[in-house]
Amino acid sequence: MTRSATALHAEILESAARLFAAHGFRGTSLQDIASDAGCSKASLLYHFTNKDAILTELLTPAGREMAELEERLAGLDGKDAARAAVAGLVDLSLHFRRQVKILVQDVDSLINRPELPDVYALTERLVDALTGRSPTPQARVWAWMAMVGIFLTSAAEHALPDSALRAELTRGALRTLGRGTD
Amino acid sequence: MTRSATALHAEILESAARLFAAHGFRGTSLQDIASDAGCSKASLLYHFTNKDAILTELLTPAGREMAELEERLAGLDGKDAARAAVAGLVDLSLHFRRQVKILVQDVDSLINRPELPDVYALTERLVDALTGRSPTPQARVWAWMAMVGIFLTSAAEHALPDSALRAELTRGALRTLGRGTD
DNA sequence: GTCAGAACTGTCCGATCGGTCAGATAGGGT
DNA sequence: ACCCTATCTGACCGATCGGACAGTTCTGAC
Repeated sequence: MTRSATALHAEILESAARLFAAHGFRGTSLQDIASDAGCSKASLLYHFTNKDAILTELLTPAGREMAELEERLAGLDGKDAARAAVAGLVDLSLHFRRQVKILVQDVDSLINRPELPDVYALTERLVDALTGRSPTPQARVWAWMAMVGIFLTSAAEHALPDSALRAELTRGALRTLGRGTD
Repeated sequence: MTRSATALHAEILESAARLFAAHGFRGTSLQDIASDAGCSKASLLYHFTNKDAILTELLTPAGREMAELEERLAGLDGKDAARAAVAGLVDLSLHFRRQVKILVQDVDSLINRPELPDVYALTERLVDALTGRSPTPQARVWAWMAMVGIFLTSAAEHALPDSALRAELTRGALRTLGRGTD
C-alpha cells in the first residue's frame, strides 16, 4: 500500500516523473529513480507498493482532468464545444507536460489503465467537438492534426519558449480548424 | 555481422518493426520477435549481430530520407522551401509510419544514432523553411504544431483512413501556417 | 554419394530487472 | 529509562533480459 505523503514521497514522484518522461516507463529502473531521489531502492518500495503504483500516482491527476474535459464537452456543441475542446486540451497539455510525454511514449500499454479514461475515446469526443455537425473526412484529419500538435508541441521542451505558448497553440489550432468550427 | 537478405531476414525485420512500434524498443524482447517471426531467438542473432542492429537496419532508410530532405531544403527559400518542407515531411511520415512511431517513443535515446540525422536540428531546419525570413515566435509555434501534427497523425493507425490522408495533411499544415509561408 | 558452407537451434551464461524481508536507526510519548 | 512506530536499508530471490557457442540440419555444387 502507498504510505503517507512525506518529503521523500514527493521527491520520488518528482524523480520518477522526470525519468519516465525522459527514458520511458520501461526504460527507467527502480534503481534509477532511487539514485535520482537520493535513497535506496528498498525505500521506494516502502513508499509505493510497486513500480506501477508510482506511475499510477503520477497519472491520476491528469486522468481526472481528462475525464472532466470529456464530461464538460458532453454538454456543449457548435462553436462552444470547439472552443472548450481547444482551451481544455491546451490547458491540460501545458499543465501535465511530462504526463503527456509519458502517455505518448506508451499509449498502447497505458490504454487500459483505470486511472486514465480511454484515450482514443476521448480523442473521438474531441474530434467531434472540433469538427461540429458536418464531420467531413478532411475536417476530421485537420482536427486530429491540431490536437496532436497541441499535445506534443506542449510536451516538447526543446526549442520552444513557454510564455506565449498557450495563446499561440490555441491560435494555431483554431487556424488549422478554420471553418471546421462551424 | 549482419548476414545476407533472406526471407527470414525480411520476416524478422517486419516482426521487429511491428513490435517495436507497438511496445517500444525496450518493451520488445528478442524472444518476442523470434516468436512473432516463427524462429528461435538464436536464429535472430545469426541474421543480426545484436538487438541494436535490427533497430539500425529498420531506421537507416528513414534516416537517409530525412538527410535527403534536409539537403533539399538547404537550396531553397521562401514559398519553395515551405512547400518542399511540407511535402517532404508528409511523404516521409506516411512512408515510414512505424519508424516515426518508434522515433517518437524513444527520441531522447535515439538522438545520437549515426544512422539518423540529428532530429532536433532537422526540426529547426524545417521550422526555418516553414516560417520563412520573418520568424515571429507565433509562426515558429505554428510550424512546430503543423510538423508534429503531420508526424504523429500519420503514425497513428487509429481512426484515420489512409487514402486521402496525404492531401489532407498537406492542406491542414498549409492552413496552420497561413501567411507564415510568405 | 559426398562434402562445404549456410541456416538454424538448444543450452548455457552474467547482468539486471522488480520485489521481499529481516533488521538497523531514529524520534516521541509515557 | 522504556517501548512503539515510522522510516530506511543491505542482502537476497526468482525471473527475464541480451548474448555466446557448440552442435545439428538443410541445401546446392560436384
